[in-house]
Order: sequence, then C-alpha cells, then structure tokens
Amino acid sequence: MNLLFKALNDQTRREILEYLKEKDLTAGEIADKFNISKPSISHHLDLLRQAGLVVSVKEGQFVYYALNTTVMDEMLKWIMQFKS
Amino acid sequence: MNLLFKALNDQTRREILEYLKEKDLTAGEIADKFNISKPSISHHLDLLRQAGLVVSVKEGQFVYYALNTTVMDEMLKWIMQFKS
DNA sequence: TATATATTTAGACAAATATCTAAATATTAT
DNA sequence: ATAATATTTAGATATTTGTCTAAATATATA
Repeated sequence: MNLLFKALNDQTRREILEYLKEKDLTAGEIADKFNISKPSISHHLDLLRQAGLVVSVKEGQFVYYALNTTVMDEMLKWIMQFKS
Repeated sequence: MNLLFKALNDQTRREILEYLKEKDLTAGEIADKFNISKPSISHHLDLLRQAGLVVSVKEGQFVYYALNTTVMDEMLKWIMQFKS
C-alpha cells in the first residue's frame, strides 16, 4: 500500500498511467511526452514498477511498458471501507 | 487531486482516517494514539484538512475532527477509469 | 567490428517532508 | 486574575524525493 500511494503521489507518474491506459509504450515514447529527461522518466517508471502499477518487457533494444491495474484493487478496497 | 494523493501518501495520516471512521475525535485523542508529538499530529491533521478529508469543529477548548469522505469520490473515479 | 540507438545506473543537488522542541494562543477552572 | 489544559504556530533539522548530467549497458545496423 505504501509503494502504491507513493507511486500515485506524483502528477507525472499519474499521467504516465493515463498514457498507458491507451496503449503500451516504450520508455522512449513515454519520455517524449514530457519535458523531463529520459533518466528521470526512467526513475518514475521504476517507481511505478515497484508499486506493481506497470510491467515492462524488453523487445530488442526497446523496453515496453504496460499498465497493470490489478494492484489498484487493494487501493479501491481501502478507499471503499470509508464509503460504507 | 494533488493534495488528496499527497495527504494519503503517509501511513500516519491513513491511520488517522481509519480512527475517524469509527468516531469523531479531538486532536488530543488522535495524538494519544500515536508515538508522535502533538505538533506533528497537528500538522498531519492540517494536511488532511487541506485535502478535504477531514473537517474540524472547535468545541470549547477542544477541536473535534471528523471524516469527510466526499472528496474520495474524485479519487475513486480517477482509479476506476483504469478498471474499465 | 565499429557506430548508432535505447535505456538504465550513478552521483549530485535543490526542494519538499516528517519530525522535534519551544513558544504562542485560546479556553476553562480555581 | 491566575493557573491549568488543549491546540496550533514557529523555527530547526534530518530524510526523502524529483530532477539533472555523465557514464554504463544492451541491442541493432552498416
């Protein structure tokens, strides 16, 4: 839960997730969407991966990132406890 | 959204919300539940208030804090966009 | 094999954050 | 009025975080 909330506590990372909602993207394609250096984006992707929010697959020289929403269920459940 | 995610990105603050789920509490009662100084708890409560997650009402020398879950709806909606 | 491309790692740095103690403010009770 | 209680504000400090540049690693291509 800590890693999850931490990962989502950043506008850039939340936007990355929204891009990945549309389709899988390489690290470079993601970086191109922001005015932030590639190493910084790489770091953001690492935090998202640590939280389980994305998975990465290497294809040749590219690394594809894809959304994994299953970990969000835990968070949904946590929030829902307050709404009942 | 930023303030909301920020407020929830802390174990102590999340626990405060869980205590407030049971019943309204004064600042002092909340502080008593943690091994953290009262000023620090006061600061946590301020962040929760900024996020709209709690409201406070002064009653005499006490300040009662109560949960406000309506702001969680926005967050729920944001998360749900990924689950559909 | 040498070069170009894609990505990550390493290390540095400024800004944000969680915490503390001391002091200030507000209210109640003697 | 004075003292006691509840809470917040102010200011300091160590840690965490987001960012950068430079370098390292891995893969593809000429």
